[in-house]
Amino acid sequence: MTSFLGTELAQRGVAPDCVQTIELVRDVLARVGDKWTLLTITVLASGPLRFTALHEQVAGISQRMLSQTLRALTRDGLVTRTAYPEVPPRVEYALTPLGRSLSAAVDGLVHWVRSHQSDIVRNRDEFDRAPGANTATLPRL
Amino acid sequence: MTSFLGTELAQRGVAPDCVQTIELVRDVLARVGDKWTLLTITVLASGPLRFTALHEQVAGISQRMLSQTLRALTRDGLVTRTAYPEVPPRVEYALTPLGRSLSAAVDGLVHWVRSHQSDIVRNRDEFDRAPGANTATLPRL
DNA sequence: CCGCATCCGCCTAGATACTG
DNA sequence: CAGTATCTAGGCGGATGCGG
Repeated sequence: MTSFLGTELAQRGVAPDCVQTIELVRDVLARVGDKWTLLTITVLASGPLRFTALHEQVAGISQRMLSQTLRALTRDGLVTRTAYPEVPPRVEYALTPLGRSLSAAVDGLVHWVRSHQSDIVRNRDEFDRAPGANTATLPRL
Repeated sequence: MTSFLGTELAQRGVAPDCVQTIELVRDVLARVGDKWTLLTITVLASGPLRFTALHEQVAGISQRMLSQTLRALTRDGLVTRTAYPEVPPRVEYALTPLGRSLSAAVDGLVHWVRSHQSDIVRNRDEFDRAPGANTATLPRL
């Protein structure tokens, strides 16, 4: 048990393995949901790519963030990093089977969003048009 | 089209509605994946709760973050906020039908994590035990 | 030349303290 | 009880350096 959340849940009598699952779920969702991971996985879903190609395809990403994202994904075993000792150097990134299965799972959410995007957009419009409309104090994403 | 990403994708000839979907998907995933949203939705899935009850059940969350998270979810039409003009004030939060359907979609990812958590943990251990092990430069989550 | 790691600076997320 | 104002640590982008 590592986190405050974990101890809290444990004190409330939640089963340990369930607690572990909840932590890991949040952890993995945080990874998937962060600013660049989803796009990177999506781009890699169409095939292996080298660093520079990814840097172009993921559009607004900085080299630093691409590097970090790829290392995190590699650490989780979702992506493989293959360096070819050539001149000039070439490094290829590809989804592992695990990465592809995650990509498939994410597709579920993607489809949910596709199905309900109009609802969400409408709800946001409606909310923002309301009297108070505290959009200023909303999280930035 | 609002974002840099959007214009980039558009310049690369990606269909506009597809671009919009990609943006919104990332947007919603960022919301679901952020530090507190998933837990909040999960807790609310078992029934309506008032602010303080949520503050206790979500464990480590601060009032400010709970406030922001709930407002964002309300804006997206995933949660309803009902204020009863009493003394002392009482505010109840509940999942909307849309929120419940999202909750169901998220369950897909949760199940993926459950199925593969051992793989991920093992991969991380293995990675961290490797020679270089640049865990220092990983994103914090 | 390509793939990074490092340093620097802004700016936002998040914890702490306060108000209607 | 249900939030908002204040402060700080750290995420993130840009520039630079360097090994291969």
